[in-house]
Amino acid sequence: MQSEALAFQSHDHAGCSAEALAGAEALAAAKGLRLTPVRRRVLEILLEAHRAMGAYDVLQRLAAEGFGNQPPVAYRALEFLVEQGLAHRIQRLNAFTACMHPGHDHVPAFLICRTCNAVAEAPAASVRVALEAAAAAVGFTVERSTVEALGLCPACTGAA
Amino acid sequence: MQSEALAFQSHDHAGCSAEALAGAEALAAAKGLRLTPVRRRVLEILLEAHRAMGAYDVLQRLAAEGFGNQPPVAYRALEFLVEQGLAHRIQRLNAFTACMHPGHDHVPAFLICRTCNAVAEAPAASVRVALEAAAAAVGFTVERSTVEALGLCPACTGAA
DNA sequence: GATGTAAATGTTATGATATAACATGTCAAG
DNA sequence: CTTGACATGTTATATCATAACATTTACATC
Repeated sequence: MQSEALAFQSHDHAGCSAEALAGAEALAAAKGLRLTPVRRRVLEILLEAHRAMGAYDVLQRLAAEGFGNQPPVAYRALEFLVEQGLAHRIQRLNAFTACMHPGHDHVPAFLICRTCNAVAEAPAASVRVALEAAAAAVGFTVERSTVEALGLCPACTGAA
Repeated sequence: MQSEALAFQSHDHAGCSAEALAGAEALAAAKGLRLTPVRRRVLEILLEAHRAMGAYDVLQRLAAEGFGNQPPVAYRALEFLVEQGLAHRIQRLNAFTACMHPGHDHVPAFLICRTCNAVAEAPAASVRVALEAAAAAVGFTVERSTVEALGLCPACTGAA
């Protein structure tokens, strides 16, 4: 499996895409989900892009391939993928990315480079633990969390 | 000072508002910022509401009081407040809240109740530490972070 | 294989959020 | 009392998102 530490480094996109797609299919089969043509294609588009994409960017790709060209087509597929943990929403960018390791129960923390716009998913179990502790201290029960950091990726840190 | 632990509990709104406003004025004086009528009024509106408000909600209030009634009026004042740390943006809600303790360098973590929509600012230094450690592990430098949790506040947890 | 049903997709329309661009006003320093 | 920087007002438009309904598809059951 692709190391987390390589998130910002060059690597075999085709390989990690194929792996994520296989994971998605395995998950769909296991849970009886319908990974329909639109949904599967949206996931592929996100995986191929390998970066955060807006719903309308995805829609444009879909329309060019003969799928519907109205916003709900993209939003519904994206919503499905996010619900199933196959994609994530990046609040800060109003955008979506494919999940790099579907099926593994994880708490995503996103690192967004403000210079090159790359987005990486970092292991963040410790962040989740800290957040839940802080919430528990005031009696709050965490159900879902959004953790996003804006800053500089290794390459852009070096360039600066 | 208002304890963090009371964030979700009933308390003296007028008191904490006055305190936050005084803090804002002190900060403005110290940094030579211009806390103009619109900016000050927007901060007051957020403090009085004591919850997250959308830019258009704020705008409506402003317009009713004789300020401009076009979106940029609200967005510019909100942007100023957020930049100065006097208010925060809640990404998940596309909304804004007044900062409850301006001037104290802090990393806000927001707890959003999905039932009553209350938003509380929780102490989250430990979350920031965990996030920075996770980022550093992949060579990423964190500049700003967004930490938001969706779940149930104490009151709504009890009611459920 | 016909048929009923639920889910998915397509489509229309609109709502909600946000910003670019430029005009006008304000105020303090020179 | 002008100039320059910044704030505000205004127009217009860009961008993001969803409600509501029509149509199609998948699939279990008869």
